[in-house]
Amino acid sequence: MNYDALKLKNQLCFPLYACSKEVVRKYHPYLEEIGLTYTQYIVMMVLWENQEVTVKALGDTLYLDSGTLTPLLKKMETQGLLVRTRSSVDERSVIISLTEKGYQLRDQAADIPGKIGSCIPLSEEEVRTLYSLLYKVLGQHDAQ
Amino acid sequence: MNYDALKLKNQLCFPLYACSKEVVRKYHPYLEEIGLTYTQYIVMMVLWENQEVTVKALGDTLYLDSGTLTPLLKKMETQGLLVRTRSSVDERSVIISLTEKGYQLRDQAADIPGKIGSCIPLSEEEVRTLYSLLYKVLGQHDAQ
DNA sequence: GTAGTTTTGGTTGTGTACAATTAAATTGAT
DNA sequence: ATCAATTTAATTGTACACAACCAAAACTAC
Repeated sequence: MNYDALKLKNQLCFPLYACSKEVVRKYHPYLEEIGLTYTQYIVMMVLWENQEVTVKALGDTLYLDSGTLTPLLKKMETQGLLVRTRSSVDERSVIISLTEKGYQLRDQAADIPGKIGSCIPLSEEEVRTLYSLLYKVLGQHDAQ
Repeated sequence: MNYDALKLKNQLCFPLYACSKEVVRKYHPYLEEIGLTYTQYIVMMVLWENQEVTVKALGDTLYLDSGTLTPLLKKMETQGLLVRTRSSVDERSVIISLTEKGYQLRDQAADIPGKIGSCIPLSEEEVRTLYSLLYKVLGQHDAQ
């Protein structure tokens, strides 16, 4: 039998997995300064763009499920970054809204993307290509 | 202040992070059939190619540290897939070697890459491009 | 309007990940 | 030879991730 397909070098998934972790790790020192983890940071990015979102919408946007989000959001609530309120329109939904403190944090986060960008060794063209290929792989899920 | 760089849509890291998780998730049903997790699977891939490796080499290859590998390898040892032996040449090193059972598992894993490949919506050309861009990002770490 | 289905969050259990620290073994400079 | 520095695993503590399951609310036919 031919086992070439099982060689690490022939995997697409592995560099994807490794690269994701390595890049997330680059965020660590910068995020630590403002008291966020990476997962909390992407939650905040959604909230900075939309003052209010449901847990459901957050999960769809970030590809995270309630088992990850519920404890994360509760912790962020105790840190005073956001508030969790059950929707009066639909009691099943929980609405996440930014607090003033959460909103203020955006100023401190604003220079992080630039710092990360400068330590990724790709040209702008390459970044665009990588970006669109990644979304192409992710894309099929939208069609669900 | 301009916060465009903080928009989720303008992040490269986020699709990388999301895509990695989504693709790893695709492996789940196939890996479950042969009793492996994704992390265990990539460890096995290294061992199928090299009957023996040290924990250090495994960590360098897979971008994982001992905090992840030590408990993982101990569990795989109890499952009979591999054996952990302290090197007699260098007592600091632990050598991981495949058992017969671990070796046999390769036959059952052999068709997994094909099954995954067929549900990634990229052309061969695109896969090659994505692959090389990911390794380009990872590459700088080799230069450490 | 009510039973059956779907949607939405929450909970539990398992399995990573990694930073930080520790301890033992090895190496290297004197 | 010896001691300081380095290397290697292991340990500890914190934080995700997600599958599987559960319960309550909302929706859908009839």
